[in-house]
Amino acid sequence: MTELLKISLPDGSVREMEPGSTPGDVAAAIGPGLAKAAIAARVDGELRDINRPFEGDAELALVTSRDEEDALELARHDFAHVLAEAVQSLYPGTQITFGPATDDGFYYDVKAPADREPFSMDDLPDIEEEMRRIIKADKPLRREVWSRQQLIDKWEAEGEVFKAEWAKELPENEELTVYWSGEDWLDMCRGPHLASTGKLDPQAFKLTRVAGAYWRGDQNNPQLTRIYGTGWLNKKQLNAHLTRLEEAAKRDHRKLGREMDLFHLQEEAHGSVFWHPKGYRIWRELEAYMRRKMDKAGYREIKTPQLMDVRQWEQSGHWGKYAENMFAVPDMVPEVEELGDGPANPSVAPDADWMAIKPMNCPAHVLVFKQGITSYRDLPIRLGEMGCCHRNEPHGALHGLMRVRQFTQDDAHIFCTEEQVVEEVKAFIELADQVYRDFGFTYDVKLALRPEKRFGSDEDWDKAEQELRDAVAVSDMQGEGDGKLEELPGEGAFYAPKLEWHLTDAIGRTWQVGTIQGDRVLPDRLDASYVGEDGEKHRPVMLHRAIFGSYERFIGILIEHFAGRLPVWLAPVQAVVATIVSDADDYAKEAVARLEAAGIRVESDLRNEKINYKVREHSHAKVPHLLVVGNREAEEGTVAIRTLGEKEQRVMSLAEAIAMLKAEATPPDLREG
RNA sequence: GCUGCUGUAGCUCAGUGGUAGAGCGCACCCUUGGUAAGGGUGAGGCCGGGAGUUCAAUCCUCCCCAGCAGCACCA
Repeated sequence: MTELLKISLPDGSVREMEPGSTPGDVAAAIGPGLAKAAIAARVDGELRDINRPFEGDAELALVTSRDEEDALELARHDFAHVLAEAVQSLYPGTQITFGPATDDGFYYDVKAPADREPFSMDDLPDIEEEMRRIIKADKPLRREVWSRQQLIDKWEAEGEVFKAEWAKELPENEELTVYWSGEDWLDMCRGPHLASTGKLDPQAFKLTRVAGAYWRGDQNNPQLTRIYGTGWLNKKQLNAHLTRLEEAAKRDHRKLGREMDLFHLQEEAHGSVFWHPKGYRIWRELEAYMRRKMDKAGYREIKTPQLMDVRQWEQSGHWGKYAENMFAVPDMVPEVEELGDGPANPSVAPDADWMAIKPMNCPAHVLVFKQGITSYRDLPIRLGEMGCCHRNEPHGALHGLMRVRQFTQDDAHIFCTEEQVVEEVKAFIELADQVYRDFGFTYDVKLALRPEKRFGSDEDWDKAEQELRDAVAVSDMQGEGDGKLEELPGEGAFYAPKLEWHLTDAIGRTWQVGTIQGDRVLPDRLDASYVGEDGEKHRPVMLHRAIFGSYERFIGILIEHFAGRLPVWLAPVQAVVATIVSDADDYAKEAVARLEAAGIRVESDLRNEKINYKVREHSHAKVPHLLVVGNREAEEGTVAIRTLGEKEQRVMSLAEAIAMLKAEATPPDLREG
């Protein structure tokens, strides 16, 4: 008699099962309810098909739709397969490639048959319908182990050149699997999958868009059509997600920037921002805030040149590694052909010297550090700059305020000794924590580790990475997310590992903003040194750091985070005094004068319009407080305050209103207590 | 940079092989009205830029530019 398998369950109990039995059998043995609810299994921690037989004794945890993360992952993966099957069923000759799950759904990269245009949005409804048909048919998804040669033969026979290429590169010794959908379609896949297509909710997905994507993510390869979908466990979840997308569109900083008259962009300066008075007001408030923070933290602010001779950039290494993203200008007045009003035709002498506009501030800061002789007693030296940089970004990457060609960083470089690194990083982590909390963000910190292409010895990298880990361990952070330090292998800069701050905004999106990087390369290349206690020259470590990242991007994030309803201290216009009748004009003017005297950014609205109209307009403009005055208020010396987002008005004396606004308009770092 | 789509009034968008329309906004007039659109009149456009086809191009074709979505990139 064969030996029974010992299957241990999460509650500690052990069940004996026949060899060849599956997690599904265990579920059935426990009860019919569970048998119905179980959609997959974790066997010794690995997510597996519910119907895949055990290979020996095992620890089993059954997965139901309550294990949302696993369930979503499975469902999305299945949706991707159903999508591929649907496309091939509708359009024979379509090649399929890859189709993974994403954060909110799934996609599949396909190549349309040669005699057909690439797929477009217009094809999506048909594909969706076919997917629903496949789901309704409840086709079993069956795992089968194939040899590599079997796979290659199949794909080659079917003209699936991408799949065949991939199969050829699969490792010889690994168990290769395919999944059948019913008896008529299969895809190469590691799995796991749900037991059948019918486990999916046909109302819980939606194909959202098509886009170009390169085969294996390399732009030298053929371009495929990527069909995106969003997929969920049920219709309710799908609808909630679609609502969230609508909410994100409403908050789009490009739309709000125009509506609130904050800034504009135009093609003559694409990728650079025209800040309007109201938008620049936000900038100035942020800048003043950051200056106070940095002054207090022992930074000294400097200002360095926009243009430097390219030889300087050669020495720093940027001209070699970064030239394609840099703007260069000839160090001469270009000859311009006289063509009247016609197009100018400037030419540059072949022997002209070239200068480059700075794409970053670090080399200039090293040059400041190098002036004179620095003693170890002077360290650390923290040099800060609101540094305006230009980078010639790929045009397709430009995006509103989030990705621009001209931007200003809240940049600083800390020059310190090896021994001071952890302490300086710790101080920075705590400074960043205060700042992000002042804006109401939570965040995650991630550690980007050495990339493949890098400068410096492995020893230095070991040290630099460990310093950052140590600093995180000893730092006091309150505004953080789950508190775990996620490490990102290969994501560091070529000269340094970096800590990255990823903010989470009001609707759950994340944005990378702050960073600190421990650099031993640039001080060496630019020969920066200090005199140590021993009288010898030593290399300082250079910490690159920023908290906002760039003003442009940070303002974009703030606009979206607050949906335009900025906190009063940042609001370009903090209050509007609006009259109901012109008899109240004089009182309104007096109120404005007193508010201005108290430092409030206030405007008056004495126009011959109804109060309804004024309320509507200033609400759209996202003015935090509307102070309404009519005859009653003028007589009593009061104002009727309508606060953005509230339905009820509050009547209070003008003096009380001023005190309240003044308190709200105080930046968070200047508040008492 | 790549693929696809788009470019018409300040904004949002209709439209046509015979040089153009709406709503909002703006200006002026009437209205002085108590918390999200009072009424009327009017001004405003090289239909993204260049070339081609045509008797005729905002519309068709090609090239360029910019924007959008995705990809790639992101020190």
